[in-house]
Amino acid sequence: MNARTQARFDARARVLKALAHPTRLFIVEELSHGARCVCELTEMVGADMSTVSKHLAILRSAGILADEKRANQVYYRLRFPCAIGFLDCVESVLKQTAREQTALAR
Amino acid sequence: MNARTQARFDARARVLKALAHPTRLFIVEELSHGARCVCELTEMVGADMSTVSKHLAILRSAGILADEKRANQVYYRLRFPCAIGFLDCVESVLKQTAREQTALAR
DNA sequence: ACGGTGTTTGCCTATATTACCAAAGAGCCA
DNA sequence: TGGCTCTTTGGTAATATAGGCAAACACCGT
Repeated sequence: MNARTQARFDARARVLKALAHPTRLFIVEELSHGARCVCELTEMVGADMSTVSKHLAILRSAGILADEKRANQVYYRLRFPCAIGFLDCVESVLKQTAREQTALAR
Repeated sequence: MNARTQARFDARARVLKALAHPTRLFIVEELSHGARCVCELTEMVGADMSTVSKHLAILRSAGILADEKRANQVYYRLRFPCAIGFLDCVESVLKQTAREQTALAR
C-alpha cells in the first residue's frame, strides 16, 4: 500500500472513527430530526456536558456536523444526511447477525 | 438515554468501530472485488501477517466478513456489499471538507 | 508421520480514547 | 459592569487499540 493510498484510507478512517461511538451515533440520529443545542443533547445523552461537548467537537472536526451560535447557545446540525442511510447498512449487518445467533441457538 | 437505547447504539458503534481503521477499510474495498486469502491481503497491505489476521478477525466478528477455508488457505469475503455505498457517503464528507479547505486558502 | 506453508494466538509496549471534574471563555441582560 | 447561563478546554486516571515478534495450530502433500 503506497503513501497515496494510505492517505486516502486514513482520511476515510478518520470520518468513520468519528462516528464509531455510541453517544456520537445517538447524537447523529437525533440531529437527523433537526438542529439541537448542546444543553438539549446533554440532557438526552445523560452524561456530563463537557463530555458531550467533546463528542460534538469530534463530529464537527470530522466534517459531519456544523455548529451555529444563537444567543449564548450553540446549535449543532447534521451536514450529511447520507450518514443516516449509512446506518441502515449497519443495521442490516446487525439484523443478519442476530438472525444467525437465533439460528445457532436452536 | 435508557439501557435499551444504549444497547442499540452500542451495537451499531461496534460495527462502525470495526470499519474505522485505514487497513480495515483497505481490506473491505479490496474484498468488494472478490474473495482474497490472508496472504494476498498481507502482501497488499504490507504489514505483518499476524497484524492483518487480527484486522480480519475484527471485521469477521463484527459480521462484516465471512471466512472460508480452501486447502490450507483462508479466504475472506465481504458479506455486506452495502458497506461500500456506505463509503461513498464518507467520500462526500471528505470532498466537501476538501472544497472548504481550498476556499479558505484563497 | 513429517516437513512445509499459511494462519492464528499470546505477549508485550506504545499510543489513543474516554469520562469526569474543575476552571476558563463567551455572550446575554439587568 | 457584573452576574448568570451555556459551552469549551485542561488535566488526569482508567481502559482500549495497534503492531510486531515468537510460538502454536491447521492442513496439505510426500
